[in-house]
Amino acid sequence: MRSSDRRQREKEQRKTGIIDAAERLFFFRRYEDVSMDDIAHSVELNKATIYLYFENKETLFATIVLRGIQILGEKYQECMEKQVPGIVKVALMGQAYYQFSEEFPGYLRLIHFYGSERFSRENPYTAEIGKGYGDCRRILQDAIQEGIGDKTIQADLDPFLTSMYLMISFMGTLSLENRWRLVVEAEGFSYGQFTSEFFRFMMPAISSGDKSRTLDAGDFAASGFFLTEPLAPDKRKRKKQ
Amino acid sequence: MRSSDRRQREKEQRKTGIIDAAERLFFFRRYEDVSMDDIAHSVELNKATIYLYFENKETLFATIVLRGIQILGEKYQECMEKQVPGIVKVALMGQAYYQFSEEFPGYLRLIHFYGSERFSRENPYTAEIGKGYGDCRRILQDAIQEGIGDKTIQADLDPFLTSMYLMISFMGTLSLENRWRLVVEAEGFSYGQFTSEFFRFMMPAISSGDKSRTLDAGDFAASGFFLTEPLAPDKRKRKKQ
DNA sequence: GTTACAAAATAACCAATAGTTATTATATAA
DNA sequence: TTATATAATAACTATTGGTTATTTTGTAAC
Repeated sequence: MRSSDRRQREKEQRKTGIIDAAERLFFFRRYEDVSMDDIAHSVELNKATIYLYFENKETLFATIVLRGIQILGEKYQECMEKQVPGIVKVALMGQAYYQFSEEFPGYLRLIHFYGSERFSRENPYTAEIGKGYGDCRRILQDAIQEGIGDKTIQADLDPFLTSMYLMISFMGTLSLENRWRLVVEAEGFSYGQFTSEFFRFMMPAISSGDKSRTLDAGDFAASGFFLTEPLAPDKRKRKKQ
Repeated sequence: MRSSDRRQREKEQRKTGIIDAAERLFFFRRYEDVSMDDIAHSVELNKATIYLYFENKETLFATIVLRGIQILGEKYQECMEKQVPGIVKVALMGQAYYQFSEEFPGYLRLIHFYGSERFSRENPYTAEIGKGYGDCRRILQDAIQEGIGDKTIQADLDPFLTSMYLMISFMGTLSLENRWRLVVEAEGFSYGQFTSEFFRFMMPAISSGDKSRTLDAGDFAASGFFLTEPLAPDKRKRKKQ
């Protein structure tokens, strides 16, 4: 029964092919502007064939979103494994989100859109995606806990709540909604500056006051954190008159 | 030509009637689950009649979103007019967002959904909604500027960036996405606690270190800020084991 | 090679719904 | 009472997510 093995493999490949094609389309067009027929045409299959592999359009879309979430989760895991103080891990995770948004803007867009009420919560993939996001948050929470342990993070912060606030703020700041992006750029800031300064802004909220444990930019940079150059007064708001 | 005046008024009333009916439906069902026929049936008009008053479904929806934004803008304006230090105004604005989410959960949901990529940016209402949101942010920026002036807010913060970060964080924290709400409640926190603690968390990021200007909970409470009770250790994470 | 059968793929179809058009009803002014 | 402009509608179109009845293809047994 070797051939049935191969058949199984081929089936998997076909499924992957469909996801790949759909992904290419969703990355460049809005969800509602990509029809199942478009996708079918793109993989050179009949629309009905796609329905042999995916329950519906939402499920297919969710599968793509899950790909993105998994990549993000791996990035978080990598940050956690570094041998650095807790607060630096937190900073690295924020930076990981930023890097993810630069490397995979398509996935980020899709992830955020999937968070909108457009998608039903019954979809079995929704739970899995939620779990994926939850894992990321959990890793962040562990980093915070570690920071409290090594005294680089305020002891009176609740690790769960703090991880939620940071996660939500990361998401909001990096949601590629052009709405905000345009506002930021209209004020003369680059999006990179915007996110960099965000970390600087948040730091006092989490950093412990413990002077002996206070880290300077150099400590962060040595750990691979590159978003630390402070905004020179002449670099900000150049466009404002 | 008195009668043409009345006709005009009647036309306006009919338009309002359509918006009201649509609003009632959108408040309780997802955008995609409300059809133009549903709305038409609800106002007891033919679907085609609605198209005499609104270009399309998006425009009708955007009109409702605009109503919500305008209410939010008024709340912000009221905060700005209070005779309190800058940092208190900022706190009050955060609280205003929270109150808005409690008083008008429907509008909040619609506003956030309108922010998703589902809606085209060409819609003329989109610009107006963006302007409405921008006005709120601008008011917040003014409050920050004032706080820097009266030394209750750190002098080295950029008012524009800070207003963006706060605005985005408010939005994220209060986006009624059940996704987060459920996580928060699963951890044993109420949504009220969750938002309250958020203000406490953010305060160190903006408050100046100036001891003579540091305000305590009482100062805030006297200004109408009610989300200040610190979380008692026994009140948090009751559900955890 | 031929046949039997299961799996994969498809063409043709259905239902819902945003949006349009051709037609009818209604209110007002002369 | 009639002409006319405006408001409203019934009937229609086009798109698209999803389904069904049918055909094609690959594999195993003879």
